[in-house]
Amino acid sequence: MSDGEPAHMYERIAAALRDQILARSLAPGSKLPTREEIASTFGTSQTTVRQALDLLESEGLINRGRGSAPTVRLYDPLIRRAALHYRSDPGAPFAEEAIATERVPRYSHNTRPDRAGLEVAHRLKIGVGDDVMRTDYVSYANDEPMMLTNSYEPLAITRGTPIERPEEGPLMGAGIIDRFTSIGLRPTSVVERLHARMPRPSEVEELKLRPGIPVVVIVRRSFCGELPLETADILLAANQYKLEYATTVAPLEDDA
Amino acid sequence: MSDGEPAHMYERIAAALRDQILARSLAPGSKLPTREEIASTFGTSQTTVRQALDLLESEGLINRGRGSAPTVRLYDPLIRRAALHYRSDPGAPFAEEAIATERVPRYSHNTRPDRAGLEVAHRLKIGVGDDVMRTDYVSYANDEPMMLTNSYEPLAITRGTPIERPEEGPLMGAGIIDRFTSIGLRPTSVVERLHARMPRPSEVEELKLRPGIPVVVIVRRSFCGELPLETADILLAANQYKLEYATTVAPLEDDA
DNA sequence: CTGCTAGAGTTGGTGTACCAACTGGGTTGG
DNA sequence: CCAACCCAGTTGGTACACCAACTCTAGCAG
Repeated sequence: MSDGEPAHMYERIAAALRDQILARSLAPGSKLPTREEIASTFGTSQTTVRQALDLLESEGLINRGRGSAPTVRLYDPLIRRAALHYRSDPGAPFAEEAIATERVPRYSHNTRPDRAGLEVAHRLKIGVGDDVMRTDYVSYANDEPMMLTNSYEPLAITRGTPIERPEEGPLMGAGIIDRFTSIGLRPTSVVERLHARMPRPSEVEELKLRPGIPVVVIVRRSFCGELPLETADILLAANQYKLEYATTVAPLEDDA
Repeated sequence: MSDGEPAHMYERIAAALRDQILARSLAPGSKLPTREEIASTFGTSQTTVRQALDLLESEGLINRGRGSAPTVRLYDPLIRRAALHYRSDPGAPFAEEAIATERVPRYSHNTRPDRAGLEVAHRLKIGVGDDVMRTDYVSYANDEPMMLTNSYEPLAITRGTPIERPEEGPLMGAGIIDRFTSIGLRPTSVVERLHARMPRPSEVEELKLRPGIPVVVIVRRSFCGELPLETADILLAANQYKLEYATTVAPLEDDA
């Protein structure tokens, strides 16, 4: 009864089109009818049709572009397995994921010394302004940007070691686990805290996001015991990823 | 240079307002200027202002309602810690989370026998149409719905046991770990696969979502070894949650 | 003082209109 | 045969307008 018939025309138009899309009677990639066609079908003005299309776009169901009819968006996300991730680096597991769905992986990076801001300092338990090594990654699949990663490592720990620059030296691209293990600080835990929201315009540009696509923001912190080894901000397009986390349950003890 | 000045007026208006919101010069909860005021400020029509407000709403930055000026939305998410979750039930850890931010937790449930659909059967490695016990939860904080959970347990495992109905008996509300442990099938792992997207209208209604709020969809599967014990679909409003997952890194072995 | 009412003010839904930007396909020219 | 070009068709941005629904406040009645 609740959605028997939406009160507003634009919602009814959107509902009709959405039903066809979800039922696949409008196939992914296929074109929607013309603005004028839809308007005459429902006996409304093109303004109302536009509002309906705005809604569908905001739900991430269609692609729009000037000059050609809206098309049904396709959805084929990668799966990011956190467990795999923390055996090797931000590049290699990404490659593994991409290959699994027949996409060509690639990533670029940019490493430079930096000073810790408020947020980073807090996460790494260091002082504001302390030296950190910052590495920015952009991961691509089929040359489309998929994921942005900004990683910070305290130079107080890595300075002078072979892993001072994450993407150089013998362990280049080897991942935080192996890298820190090599200097005697094997990480013991990685904590990821994530949420989703709609992107800012700058993020839309960087990830080439289409309208209606949320982003997932991950804040990662890696520890050796209580000592923070690394932290990162990871931003990914929600329509291109599923995230998998496995929790191992502790064996039975004598805990109430 | 990329966003020095957006080409379109409505983007510039949105950017100006967004800056004020993010910089907190427009405080959360405060009112935005009138449609007419904004229009005259920027020298445009109210149509364009409306489009700018549509954009801000789609980013989840403002609340709108007929008859009163749009207001700046506040953001104060709960933190859902997966690790804590899998020591007790879908109710108790939720309570823990809610209390941490001074909200009053509550949840309702509805248990009934059901038959496995295609998706659920696949996840539980049982046949389509096999008997399952289905429990739907709605979790509230301050009487606002926050999370929807649909849980399925194969009756082939639980039938006739004290835990056949999750929310009844001595272990009512005790959580899947303790419950299955009590019948000799202590879960060994819980796998959560999640993604974010914009909600469907029915979900908007159930979670009383405001426009511009993505939802996070979690597919959970609990195992004892290779045996699936339970699966659930969890739906939560992205603006009300941060999700935390901790990965414990295996101690050093002789693995390349 | 409280409660109700009426009215002003504001927003949301819809219609109409115009133009620039862009797509796609057919046509022309090399 | 291929490339450049042009044109019809379509969408996106913007302006103006009208009305219903709603909020809020001031004023009135009790």
